[in-house]
Amino acid sequence: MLLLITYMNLSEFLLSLIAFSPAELLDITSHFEKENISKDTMLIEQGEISKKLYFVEKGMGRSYYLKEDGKEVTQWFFGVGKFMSSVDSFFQQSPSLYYLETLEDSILYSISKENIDILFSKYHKMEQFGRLVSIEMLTKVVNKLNAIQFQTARERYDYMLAEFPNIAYRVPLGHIASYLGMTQETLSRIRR
Amino acid sequence: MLLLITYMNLSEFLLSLIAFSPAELLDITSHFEKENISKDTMLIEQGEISKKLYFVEKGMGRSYYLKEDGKEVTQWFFGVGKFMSSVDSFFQQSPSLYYLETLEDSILYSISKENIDILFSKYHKMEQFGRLVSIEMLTKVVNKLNAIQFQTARERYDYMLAEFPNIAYRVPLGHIASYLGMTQETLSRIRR
DNA sequence: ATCCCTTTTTGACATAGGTCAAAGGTAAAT
DNA sequence: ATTTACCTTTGACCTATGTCAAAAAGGGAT
Repeated sequence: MLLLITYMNLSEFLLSLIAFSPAELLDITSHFEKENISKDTMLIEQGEISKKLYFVEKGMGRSYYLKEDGKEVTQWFFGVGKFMSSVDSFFQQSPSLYYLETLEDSILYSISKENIDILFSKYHKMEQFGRLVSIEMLTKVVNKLNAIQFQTARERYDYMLAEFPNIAYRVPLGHIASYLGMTQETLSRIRR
Repeated sequence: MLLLITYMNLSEFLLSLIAFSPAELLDITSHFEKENISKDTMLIEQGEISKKLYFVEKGMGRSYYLKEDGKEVTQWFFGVGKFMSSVDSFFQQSPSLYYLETLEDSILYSISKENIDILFSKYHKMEQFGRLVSIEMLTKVVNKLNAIQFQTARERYDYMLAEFPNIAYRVPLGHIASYLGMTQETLSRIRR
């Protein structure tokens, strides 16, 4: 078994991208609320307007889409040190296309839209932080799109292992298969 | 034939998202350079580090990936009023995975990485603008991902028509087909 | 109008991956 | 240690889409 990163502090993460002063850091983190959430808790329902953005200090979650035929399609996995949300629902305050749930007992730091907007207007640096995080997410979504659009089932699985090394072995096969746009049976066969 | 929007001024676009003052607007636009580029001009090559971000005032372009077998896969279309680039190459200054080319005679406003960074640090509002544009792009990429991941070939074509109404009828079928992750033949049959 | 060149459509066939159904595994709970 | 519930694997068959190749349709230029 690999040694995994299991914790990532919010302040640490903020500092890893931008040189916030201790005072700024304190003010910013005070706008977040620490939440202990147990496994399999639904954070957002499809159709609901997302009220909070979550930072994952420990644990993990996923967003998924529910098709008309009742099948779940995993849209994204959120590991330690990432922001978790139904992005467009939160930022555009529009109905979410996805469900968001924890997959393990987790420690999350949540912030409301009002509070993050306060931070964005108060701190130029925070706005910069927001842009950097957005671009990073954009890059990752584009990578997934590439994997799905022009790679074979086998190559897509390799992408998954590279992108989510410490998630791939912790979640049910079916979640990964639907994330990669294939059936569980196909993924099972690919892994040999 | 539909009446199409064929021009979008950079200042207009800036103002549509953020209330810049006339002085700010003047300073910001002065960091861009107007370029008249003729059809089928290559703006970025695969492997190159993107030097400029382009705003499309008139015309259109696309980014595409070249597979080992020599096949082109369109990654994105850029229409009037959009920023065009190999996003991660430009912002992370990393080698581009894509080629970027114009598909029609175009009027573009280009800005260098240095200049946009100057604007980002000079104007908090500009940073906000950057974040808004990034989130919008992120939302659009996610929409495409959804289309490719859980829709049939026919539904994907409908998505294309909705997302790029004034592009769908102006470019070769093969470009659209590869953008949608299918062959030209399949797309041809879908359109009946 | 005709020629040339590009783009689109059509046809015949092949195949990766999906579907459905059943059998094995694994792990927590009693 | 059994039970129960949920995962994962395997098998047989099917289908949407890909591949390859050729024919048809446009659209400029002369």
